[in-house]
Amino acid sequence: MRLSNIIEEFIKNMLEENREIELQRNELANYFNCVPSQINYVISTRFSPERGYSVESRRGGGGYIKITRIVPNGDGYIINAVNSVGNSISMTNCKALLQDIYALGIINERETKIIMAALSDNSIPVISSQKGIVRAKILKNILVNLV
Amino acid sequence: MRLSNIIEEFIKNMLEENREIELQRNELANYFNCVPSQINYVISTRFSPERGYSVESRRGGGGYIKITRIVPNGDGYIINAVNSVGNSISMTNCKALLQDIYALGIINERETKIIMAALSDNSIPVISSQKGIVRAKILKNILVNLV
DNA sequence: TTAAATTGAAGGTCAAAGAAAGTCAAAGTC
DNA sequence: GACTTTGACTTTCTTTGACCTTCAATTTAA
Repeated sequence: MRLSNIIEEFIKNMLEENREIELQRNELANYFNCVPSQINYVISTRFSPERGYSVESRRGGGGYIKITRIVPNGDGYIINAVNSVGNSISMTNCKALLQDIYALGIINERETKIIMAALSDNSIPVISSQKGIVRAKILKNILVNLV
Repeated sequence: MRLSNIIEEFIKNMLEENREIELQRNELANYFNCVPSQINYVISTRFSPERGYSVESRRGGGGYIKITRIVPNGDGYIINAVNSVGNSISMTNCKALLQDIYALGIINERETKIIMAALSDNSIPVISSQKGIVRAKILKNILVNLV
């Protein structure tokens, strides 16, 4: 069993009890006797939006890493949607996806509008070949936080 | 929990009861057993105008620090906000702004969450020096679409 | 008597040190 | 070849302390 897997299990156990947990990166690294950046590795490979988690953190004194488990609503539609997005997505495909979610009653009209505004070409000031990538990240993060 | 957070809470509690309060810097520092300049740190990082507070002070004998909670007045607030955002904005300042808009009843809790998700560091996969710029664009686009 | 100097009591500034977390690429494992 | 481990370096946030400025009251001096 690889260390990363053990750490993954450990965190998942905590998340079993609480939907949202707060970790101390250094403390955890110390506990598992590994370098702190291994915690980042575990988090980024195992607790991504695609896998149904939302992560938030803060640096400096009193810093922390907060992980929230997304409870799949009903049939896990959101998780599925997140996974379908991939590394990059066009605005057209975004619209289609949002349409579906809207039709399912997961978001309302106003929310759809807000999300579209966030994802629109106008909102993403990077060279066009990169827009899709940024858009995908934003979309996934929003979706994961919808539950 | 870091001391700065505790002091912040303490002051916010006072502001809950009175829209305007007057502090004695040294007295407060003494109460929390810290150096006086920590009070300045808390005030400048947590009670800035962007966060909806106005601070005024006086030195010398009988000096004081006066903090006033600004109640944003709904009309034209969004337009103003959009204009005040500028070319780049930190997540911290975004949170403060959204807090105000929420307090005004322009967006609800769920919408706040969605917007925060869209603006979070995690959503913006560009080098950190550029994150603020992308964030500002997204925020403005969302705000404009709110009207 | 009053204008100027002194004093002590506030608050302000800034930079250095400390405390966390993040990034990235090289090296190791299977 | 893909996944993991490691560590040097970076960024962000907090704490601390030395030194600065301002103000009101008091004392001194013309």
